[in-house]
Amino acid sequence: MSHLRYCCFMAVDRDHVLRSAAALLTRKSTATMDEVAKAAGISRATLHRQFAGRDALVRALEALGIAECEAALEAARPGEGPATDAVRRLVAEVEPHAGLLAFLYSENQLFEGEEQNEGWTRIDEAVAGLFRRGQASGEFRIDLTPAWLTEALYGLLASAAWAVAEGRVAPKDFTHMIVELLLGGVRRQGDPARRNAS
Amino acid sequence: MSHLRYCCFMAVDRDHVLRSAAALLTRKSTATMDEVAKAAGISRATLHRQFAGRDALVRALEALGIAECEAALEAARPGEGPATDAVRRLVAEVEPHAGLLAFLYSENQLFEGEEQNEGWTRIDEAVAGLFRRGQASGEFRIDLTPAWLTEALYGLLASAAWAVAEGRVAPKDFTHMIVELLLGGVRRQGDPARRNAS
DNA sequence: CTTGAATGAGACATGAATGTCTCATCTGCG
DNA sequence: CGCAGATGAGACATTCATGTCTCATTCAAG
Repeated sequence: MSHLRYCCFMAVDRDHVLRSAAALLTRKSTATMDEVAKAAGISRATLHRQFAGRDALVRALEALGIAECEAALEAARPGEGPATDAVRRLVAEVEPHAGLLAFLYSENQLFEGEEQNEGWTRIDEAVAGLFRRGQASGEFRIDLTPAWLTEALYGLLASAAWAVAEGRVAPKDFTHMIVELLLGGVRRQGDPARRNAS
Repeated sequence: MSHLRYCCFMAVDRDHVLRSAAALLTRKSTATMDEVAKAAGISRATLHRQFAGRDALVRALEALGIAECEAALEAARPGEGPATDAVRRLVAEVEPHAGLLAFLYSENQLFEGEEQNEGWTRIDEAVAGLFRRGQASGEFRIDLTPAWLTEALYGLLASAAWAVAEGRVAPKDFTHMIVELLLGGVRRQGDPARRNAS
């Protein structure tokens, strides 16, 4: 049946369009449907046939980002071993998708009143749970809330994706920069003599 | 002369409009000129008389943000005492303007090709210089570049301003959260037994 | 070859935000 | 009072992205 082939074809094509759009919107978040279509190598008409409108496209990108986040989360095995290592694995897994996530992160700011996709809520809770586990095991300090640590991780991911895109930092340092700063902070450790009064 | 009074009057009014716009755009970055005018308690016509257009308004807000950043930087005395304390002072000084800065931060992403205001460059260099000083004095680790630390600070400021605006974290913790995470990281310190192989 | 489906190109209408304009009103000052 | 400047309200044109539509073309299957 040509009908079956049709479905398969559409699926891969849709995925290709989605990834092209992600790559473009990562660089230019205000790109028009024309530009998105051109970047994907299709016409605007075809783009509209696959995604009802810009809104639908962004929603699909959001779903893609959520799926990639959840896949990264699963691959990182956040419940296994030291929380410190789990955080390292998580950032390493997320790194390839940081651009898209940065776009979605800033896009979320614009959603004003609307309630956010529940997928993010699940991811938030999983990440916060990882931090909470680290606190419970004594690996992590307990004076910073898991909610804040989760937000901070997102912010660092977005900042790093950004800084890399603008050429301010080297792409190869991505994971190391984020993980080291998040885990260890700026202060040099193992040198307690320098801690002045708070 | 009424002309003199005119100048003064315009100046304070302009400042009021600017601050209203900053407060509104901090919450809703896509607010229209109508909304900005309404928020400032003036008509759209008057708003247009003071700022040639939305672009001019954003530029003026950028100039305001730069001025506030430079004032904060000066007040923090980044060259005095331990770099650690200087970072604390800097974040504390910047805190009141974090909302505006977060707006400008995300707005900058949209500027695509245009070169950014040189004011930001100066501020970037001053902040990076502070981190560099901390590295030189041995307070800060040297495996993270000053450029990245600067970006990370901006990202954490924006994330925190955001998280506070959405009610995910308490406003009173703002400075503490950022400073502690940036300086000390998530990992609990003074407990070297837990450092596994990298 | 013929047919059907998908596509590309482009016209067209729509809606939103912007920028410009005019005019009535208000206010302070001479 | 009379005037000048500033303001508010609103009409108006413009621009731009979007969404919808039609039509010719291409391509693969029968």
